[in-house]
Amino acid sequence: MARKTKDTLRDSVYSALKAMIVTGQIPPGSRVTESDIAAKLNVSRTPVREAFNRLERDGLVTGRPRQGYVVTEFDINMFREAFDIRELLDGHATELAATTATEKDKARLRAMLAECERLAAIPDRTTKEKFQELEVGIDLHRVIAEISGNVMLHGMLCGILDKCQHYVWTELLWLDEWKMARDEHAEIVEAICAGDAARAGALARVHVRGSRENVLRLLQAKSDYQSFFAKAS
Amino acid sequence: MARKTKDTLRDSVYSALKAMIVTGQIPPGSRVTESDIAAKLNVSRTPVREAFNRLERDGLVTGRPRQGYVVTEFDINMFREAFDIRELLDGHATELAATTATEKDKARLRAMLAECERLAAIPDRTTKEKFQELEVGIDLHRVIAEISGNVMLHGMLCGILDKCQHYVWTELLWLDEWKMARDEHAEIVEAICAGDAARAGALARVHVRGSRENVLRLLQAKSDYQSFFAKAS
DNA sequence: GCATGCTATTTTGTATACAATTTTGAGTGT
DNA sequence: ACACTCAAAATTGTATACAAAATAGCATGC
Repeated sequence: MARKTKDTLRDSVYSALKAMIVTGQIPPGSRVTESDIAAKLNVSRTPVREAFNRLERDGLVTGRPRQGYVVTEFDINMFREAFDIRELLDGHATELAATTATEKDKARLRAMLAECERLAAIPDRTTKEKFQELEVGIDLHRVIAEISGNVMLHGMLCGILDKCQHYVWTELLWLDEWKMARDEHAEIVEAICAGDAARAGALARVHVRGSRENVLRLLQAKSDYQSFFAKAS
Repeated sequence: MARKTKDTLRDSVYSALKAMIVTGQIPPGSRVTESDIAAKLNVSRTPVREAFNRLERDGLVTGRPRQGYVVTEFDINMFREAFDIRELLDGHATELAATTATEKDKARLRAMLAECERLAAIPDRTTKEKFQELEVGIDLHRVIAEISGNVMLHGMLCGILDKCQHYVWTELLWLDEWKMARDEHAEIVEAICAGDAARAGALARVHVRGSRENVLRLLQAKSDYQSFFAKAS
């Protein structure tokens, strides 16, 4: 298998599995067995088990005793919960970031923004490039949380973002609404760079609320769509 | 070993270890080895390892590869972070609870409050009874989070409370400040029962901020105290 | 044809054996 | 007395073997 670090196998397996889940390579609802993963990654079941334990704690997989693990499937309600919390945490983190950001931090944020713009401006961009733009856009929030200086806050926000990232990707990827996110991100970064904590926080909260409405609307539509076919069949 | 449930050993070990850490039976900073715990609980190292993984994810123990695990020691800064987040989450949860609480929920809260009062009113109460009062007082926040209906929020708040509980116990146990908490708890429950979300949320935030100041002040004093002796020796 | 019960397979849970690494301590040399 | 080296002990990391439980499939009986 491809080991990035020289650390423990457990960590490698964890990272590999997490990446596969977050990017949707292993779709939600999939059943994952220890043996399969162990065979695929050429390791024994032991490190795989430990990775599963951590993933379960992260909420990325759900496991019941002696029934194996399933990649967690979010329903609409779980999204409501997640975005509710994200609004609180992201808002607070952005406020903090506006007061603590150094010049280096600000440069980093601006660079990420520029990268988003660059990827968005490519004429006939491929799916891969669209993904990249989304990834940088989501990472922006992670970096803001990091800049906030509250390590625990950063960790919690990353956890939530990990859980939602796959859905944001697959659901929002084809929407023009993402253009709006880009503008909002720019405003947020601007406020942080200006040191305007109140404004930055408010913008962040509005932004999360907007994402929330987009995702919920799409999921609702999808759900209606599916139940329509269920009735028709 | 004493197994509560008929579930997996991993879960039993996890619960047992968590209880020992949260109650301070294993003090922060202690080095814990897999073999010791395995021997003490009469199980093999495997379930112990998995329990450690989960505890590490909870932030209750810290482990570095091939160096074993140590019960996490909070410094003042980590407390600041934890209480910062708790103010947000607890405030929000209390707001939600005020709008969603059923009559049964309200009765439950009132019962917990009454239990606190009862334990506080005992003339020459023992340490055990003081502990019990503290435990019910902290549980009150967990129940409020549960009533909020946001499962994720409840889980996150429980995680934070678990991490802080030991310190609250050992530090605040002998303080009269706890009397204040009892009054504040009563006010919060009152607001929830009245369905006044704004007031309940505001009271909760003030309450958390108060706890924060108490804990920080004590830790600061302790730290000064220790560095005084360090210089003197 | 359908339901029910049993067995066979698959999969997880636990224990143990072995490997690798870190730490500790003794011993020696300066 | 101090520092350095090397070896031995302790501890984690990984693999594998075995046990227990759940699922699935098949056969049998109605």
